[in-house]
Amino acid sequence: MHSYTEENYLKAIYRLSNKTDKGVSTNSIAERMETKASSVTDMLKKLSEKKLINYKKYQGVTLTKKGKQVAVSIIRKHRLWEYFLVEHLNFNWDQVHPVAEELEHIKSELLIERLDEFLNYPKYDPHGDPIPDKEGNFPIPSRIKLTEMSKGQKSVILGVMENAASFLQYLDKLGLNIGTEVKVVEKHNFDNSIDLLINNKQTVHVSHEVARNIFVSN
Amino acid sequence: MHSYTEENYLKAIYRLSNKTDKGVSTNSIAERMETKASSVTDMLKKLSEKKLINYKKYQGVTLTKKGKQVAVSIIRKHRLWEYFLVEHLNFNWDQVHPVAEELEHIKSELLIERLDEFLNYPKYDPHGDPIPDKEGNFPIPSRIKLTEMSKGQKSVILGVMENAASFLQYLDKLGLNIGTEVKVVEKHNFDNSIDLLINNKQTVHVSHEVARNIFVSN
DNA sequence: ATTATTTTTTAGACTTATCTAAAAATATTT
DNA sequence: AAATATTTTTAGATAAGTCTAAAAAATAAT
Ligand SMILES: [Mn+2]
Ligand SMILES: [Mn+2]
Ligand SMILES: [Mn+2]
Ligand SMILES: [Mn+2]
Repeated sequence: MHSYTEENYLKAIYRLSNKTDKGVSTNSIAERMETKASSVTDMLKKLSEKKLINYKKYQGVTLTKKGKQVAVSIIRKHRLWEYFLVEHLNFNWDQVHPVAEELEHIKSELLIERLDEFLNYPKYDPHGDPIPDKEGNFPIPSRIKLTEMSKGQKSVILGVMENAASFLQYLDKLGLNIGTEVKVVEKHNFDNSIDLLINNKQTVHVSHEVARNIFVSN
Repeated sequence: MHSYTEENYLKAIYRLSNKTDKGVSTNSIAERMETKASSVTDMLKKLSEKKLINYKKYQGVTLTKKGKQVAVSIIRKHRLWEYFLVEHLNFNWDQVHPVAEELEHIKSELLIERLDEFLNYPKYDPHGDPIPDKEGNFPIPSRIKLTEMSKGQKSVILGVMENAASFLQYLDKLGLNIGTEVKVVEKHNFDNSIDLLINNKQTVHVSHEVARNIFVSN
């Protein structure tokens, strides 16, 4: 079928194409995959050969229908495994990503179907990202960035944009988790940092960099 | 760390070394790995370089302490995953092996520790093979081959030597599973086949080839 | 419209794991 | 002990994925 490497490229292209309406650039892929542009070009030729992407020299790439299907199925597996690790093996949300990065490549339709059933068809992963169903469909969650909240507004944390362990551990320390109720007490203009009242108890101060990686209810 | 391929070679050598007291031959490894002897030689040099095996040209190989540890840890993972698939994802015992063959290579100490805990530290996998604990220790089950039973003897099926789906499906069809009580009704000398009374109900006829792949209580 | 900069591709090399074919060592037969 | 057969190793090739360095194309700046 497809190699781990091919699958990872497709996933990267999928994620990048959600951030632009043009084709995805070779360099952006290289950056995301932590590899060199020349390696990316080699792989693009191969993926194009396999009809997984639309590729014309110097033009950037888009996923074909087939390519998108593969990408979404990898994301589905990734998120289902993350859910499993947190809900059944007592992993913390900052520990699951690297393991899911491996598990997502296990090739068994039956496995993932049964896992989904075992988990009772969860809709969101531990970071608040939607889990595609068997057909590849998933809701685009209605949510805004914490930075977009206005003073006095109340919301609930729905997810995070950044999955790095250090970031998630920092959120744990601040007491910010999925489901946490937050109210914007103050917005500081000079550095765009925010004072938050969490669960109507403590107040914490979050930097712009932190706030822009947190999704809250709309 | 070690590549999937290296891990598979170590596992193969481990299994083969349990069947001989001499060193394991290049050819036997090639046969088990379904590859060519020349490829095996290449890998032996590499594993030797990494101090995972004791290798001298033309002499056959043995695992070092380190090599044995790796092999047993892979087997531990393989069998824990098989147990998980059967007990929690409703796989049949003939479906688990190829999937476990992939899962066994996932590299996370925490994952396998937590999985073991979640499964409640099972002692045997779905084929009756013992599951090594965290330290690599496991009981050598006291069992004999079905072919070694004498006429009139009663025993319980404890495991199978062959994990091929076709074999296990055939056993299902015959009504032979782990835990099934069997009594030798007749042994036919001319082809070494056996008539078995199972669970004091039906009688089935099993060939020598089938019987020698079934383990029963001693 | 040139020139300069950035992006992308090509050319050639390296690594891992594999193969075929041939050579070397070991084991078996006569 | 010599000849024959088998096993194992070497030599050289190939495919996947990566890299560096250089060339080509596209963008941006003057
Ligand atoms: Mn993740
Ligand atoms: Mn991945
Ligand atoms: Mn197995
Ligand atoms: Mn394996």
